Amino acid sequence: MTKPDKRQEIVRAALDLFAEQGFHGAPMALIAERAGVGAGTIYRYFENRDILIQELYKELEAEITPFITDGYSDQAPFRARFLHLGTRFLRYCIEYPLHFRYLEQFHNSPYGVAYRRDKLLGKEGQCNVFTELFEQGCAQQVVKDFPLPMLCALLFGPLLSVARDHILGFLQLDDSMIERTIEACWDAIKR
Amino acid sequence: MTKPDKRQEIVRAALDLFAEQGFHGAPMALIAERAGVGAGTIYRYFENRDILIQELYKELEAEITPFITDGYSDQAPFRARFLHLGTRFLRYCIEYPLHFRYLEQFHNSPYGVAYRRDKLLGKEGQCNVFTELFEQGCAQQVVKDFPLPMLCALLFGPLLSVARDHILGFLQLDDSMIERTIEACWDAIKR
DNA sequence: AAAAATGGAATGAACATTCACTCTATTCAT
DNA sequence: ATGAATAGAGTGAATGTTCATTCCATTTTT
Repeated sequence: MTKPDKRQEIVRAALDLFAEQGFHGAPMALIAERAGVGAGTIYRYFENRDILIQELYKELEAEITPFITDGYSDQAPFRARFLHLGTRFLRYCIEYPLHFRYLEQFHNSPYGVAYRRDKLLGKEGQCNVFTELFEQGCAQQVVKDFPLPMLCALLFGPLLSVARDHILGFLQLDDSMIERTIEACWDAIKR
Repeated sequence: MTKPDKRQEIVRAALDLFAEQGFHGAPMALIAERAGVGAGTIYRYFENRDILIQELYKELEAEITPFITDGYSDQAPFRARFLHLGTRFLRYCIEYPLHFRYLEQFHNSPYGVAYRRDKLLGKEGQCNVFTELFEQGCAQQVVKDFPLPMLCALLFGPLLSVARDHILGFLQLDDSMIERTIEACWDAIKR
């Protein structure tokens, strides 16, 4: 119960602190304290701060795809699939606000840009459920004739913004509102 | 020619560095060097780093509204006004990439959240061209029945995302693409 | 009793901010 | 008009603080 136990605590503490305070409100000493661990112990599990930050990102990324594709059938009609993925994505953001906030931090940092660039070049892995979906949509001519990043912007732009507002309390997202949000995004991308 | 000269240089250097490197890649010493000024001099014009960051934001904010409302008539039909403002906004982002990157930095930082909260409470100033526009749209029932933050999300979400992609080179925004982008946002909000 | 893991004090680097001093130009006295 | 005095902008080395990271004495596991 020791090996993964401490690592787990460190990851949890780091996630909490980074999400709540941002990367710069979370010194290693604080993470250690929050994890109930000595400062040096972190370095047994993570080579340095940057690597901790990146590992954390990878863990969250690995977690999100299963959540989103739960109950997803790639045989369903395009619109249904779009609504499904969009809804699940937004739900993930508001059900795991700490994860969401962490992901946002990451994306808006130098790490995120570098990461994104790598992704677009060697286009492997990623949220390729969406990539796949949009490419099919283009092929079937059910979505507007836009490059992929544009389609992503039209979906994720609003969703991230709305999730942020919900978490900060500027907006109340209930089931019905979530549904209407995704429908509005659909209006934006449908041909 | 001395008084505003140095201040101007400091502001310019800070904008460049913050936009290019993020708040954390820009120590005061570097800003001073880039401005051709002694490190202490910055403190003659700005009480401290935080205040420099905030003043810079205010300057940019003051600059954007005139740019956006250039050629704008609040008598025009709703759709035309929406397209006008959306287009101008996006143009601003891509014509002044440094300003845009700075504004993004700011919004994604603790400063930004605090600022936003203040704005929503004592709702004065802000991009209230948009606030006004959306409120009229609701009243005239030409836009979907959504709270204001949702309408903002459906417009600014995609625009910011797309501007970012353009600046980072992930996407090429020419005149026609800009127009089509705003039209897609219109599809999202129109009733 | 090794070996591995842990804690946390110690270290050193990076930085924001300060302050004693310099330099310039404006005012004042002659 | 000339030189002395003053004000205050400008400077950057020195200071103090905040961290990430290291190191090793101690504890735990094998």
